[in-house]
Amino acid sequence: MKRVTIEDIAAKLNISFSTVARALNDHPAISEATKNAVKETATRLGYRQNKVAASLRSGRTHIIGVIVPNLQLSFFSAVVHGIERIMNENDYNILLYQSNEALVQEARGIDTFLQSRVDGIIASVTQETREMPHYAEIRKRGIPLLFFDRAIANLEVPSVVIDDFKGGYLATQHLVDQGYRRIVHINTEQNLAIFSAREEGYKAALIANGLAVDASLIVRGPLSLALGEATVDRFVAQQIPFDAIFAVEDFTAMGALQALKKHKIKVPSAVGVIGFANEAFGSLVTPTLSSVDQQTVRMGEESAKLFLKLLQQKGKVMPPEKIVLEPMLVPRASSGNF
Amino acid sequence: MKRVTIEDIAAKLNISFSTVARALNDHPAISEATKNAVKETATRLGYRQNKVAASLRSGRTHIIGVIVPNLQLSFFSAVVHGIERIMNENDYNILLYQSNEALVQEARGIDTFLQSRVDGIIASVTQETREMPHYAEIRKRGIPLLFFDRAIANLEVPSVVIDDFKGGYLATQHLVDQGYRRIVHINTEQNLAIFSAREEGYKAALIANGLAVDASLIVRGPLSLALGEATVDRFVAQQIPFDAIFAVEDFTAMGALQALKKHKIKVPSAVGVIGFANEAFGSLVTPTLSSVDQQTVRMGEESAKLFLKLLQQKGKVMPPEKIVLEPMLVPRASSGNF
DNA sequence: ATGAAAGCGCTAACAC
DNA sequence: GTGTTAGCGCTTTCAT
Repeated sequence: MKRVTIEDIAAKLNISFSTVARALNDHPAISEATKNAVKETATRLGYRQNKVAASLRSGRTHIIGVIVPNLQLSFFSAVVHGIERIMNENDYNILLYQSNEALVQEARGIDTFLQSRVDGIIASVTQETREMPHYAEIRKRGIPLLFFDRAIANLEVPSVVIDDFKGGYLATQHLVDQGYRRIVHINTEQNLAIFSAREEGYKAALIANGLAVDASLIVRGPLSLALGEATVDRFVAQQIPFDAIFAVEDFTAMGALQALKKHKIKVPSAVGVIGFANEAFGSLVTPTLSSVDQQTVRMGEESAKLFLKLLQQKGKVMPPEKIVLEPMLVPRASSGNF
Repeated sequence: MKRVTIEDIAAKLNISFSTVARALNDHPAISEATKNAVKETATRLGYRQNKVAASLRSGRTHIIGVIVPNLQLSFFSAVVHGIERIMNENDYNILLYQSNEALVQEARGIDTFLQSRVDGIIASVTQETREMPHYAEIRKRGIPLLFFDRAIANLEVPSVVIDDFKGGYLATQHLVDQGYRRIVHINTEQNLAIFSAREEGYKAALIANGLAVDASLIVRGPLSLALGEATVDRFVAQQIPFDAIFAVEDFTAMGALQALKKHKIKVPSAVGVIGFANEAFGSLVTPTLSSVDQQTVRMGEESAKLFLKLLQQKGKVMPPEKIVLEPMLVPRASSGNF
């Protein structure tokens, strides 16, 4: 089927195709009469602008590349949800790419974005990402770039993150406030700034409350239900005393909770538990799981908004803005009477 | 910064730019020598193909539009995850759009896709969608279209769905097998084929087992924790006897589970419960919640694969293929000793 | 207020 | 095996 172009409309009305283009784009110098005529015939003929042609000529695609590790993690899908919502309202579309936590795939994704001439890129880097020749190239090309959640420390890029230090601090302070003293901390071995920041928050809160930071209470491993369970099993077996657990992530906290139940250790009276992320299941399990909310959808929305600002000031060199969202304590039954 | 084009490479090597283009695209008629020379200078100059120009000329964008109601629902993000994974492997990119269950937004999304000249569209329709002038137009334009999960009955479009009837049947048969007889069914008021199919499965299983379909045991409302809870509350208050609950969706089942606990009704000994969707929380709550798995990631992958087939046979008129995935019973503690 | 004309960077048909 | 040429459908500058 032959596609209808602005020339077809021009021919029908006996005007030049550039007038048609202007009318369609609401150019101020076009009379209302012709605008109406043009738009009317456009819809009558079933005309649809060819954005590919428009993009080639104008150099702008109105497409933003979004690259995340894995859309199956509720954290990332919630953020992408927020990004898409706001971008959509502002007439931008989202080109989606999953890196699967692999550096090669991340690089390939960015390469694709560059070839597709996206107007900008929003990314959350992989766990493998330390440096970023590919990210550096984005900036060299003058394409707006923004990181959310996971940023790269030494690269001066605008970003939207939550205050992970404060999150760790809040969680720990909460446990202390509830009367717990020997607080186990379960973290990952991976080198990701967001996780170490939570640990620093944990330590700072202990110190601020006059409690010692006991290295034997800090456990590392691959975050998972199994890790939480194994940790409790080991502490019980070795009879190491503890009265609370702060895990950097909810599933691990959940594993600990299940193991405590298994060992008939009462929660929260004997041991308190808090996680991080406020996953959906936290309010449904028994006892309900305390956590720290990361404002995921909001993170996506703020990312999109900051990004739109960036697009406006394109060209001008600005110090990279950094939005830090507040983590929110969500106290539930696993750490007291809530 | 001036972008480097194939003409720049051609100038450097004193050959014509079309030879460069052919070399880059591994055209068989180009000598290895020139191919190597071209590729070498291409990387040296930092050349990146302009896909926008290539698309304008070739008429193919290698972009697939994907439209879903809401990415925040784990069901849809899992499917999109699967779609992106397979499409990515096959050098297609995903343009993402959320309809928010609104017909207008769905239409706008499709309009954008059409203007962006996507090579095809994969969609899960909104609850409002009954007819589809916008979907009809896609087909008129000869653009491959595929539905997943929610399809439109009267439109002949290839689709990937699960057998919801069978899912409802399996869930009900399972409850009957466990000895339950008065099985409450909680469904939605919305007119969505997938939900009524589950209800038909429920009824068929009852009949097949010589049990009566009792209209007073079928409840309708806005699916949610609250609906499940309210349903149990009402049955208890009105002293209507029942010994099991099959909700068409896990959150509603979860609400029922919580209300049963509240009323000190033992699960599964006094009342059995099963949901639908196999949400992540099901294996974490107490008692664990039985459910029916929908193979979400696989649905995305199968959608992508079928779609790639469609793209191949473009032009040829084929009877629309329909892939029906098997729902999988996930028996857990809420309906017996699992 | 409108028209003419150039060109964005490629692909592909046709020539030699 | 390589070069020439003609667009794809727009945006945008320069005329008038």
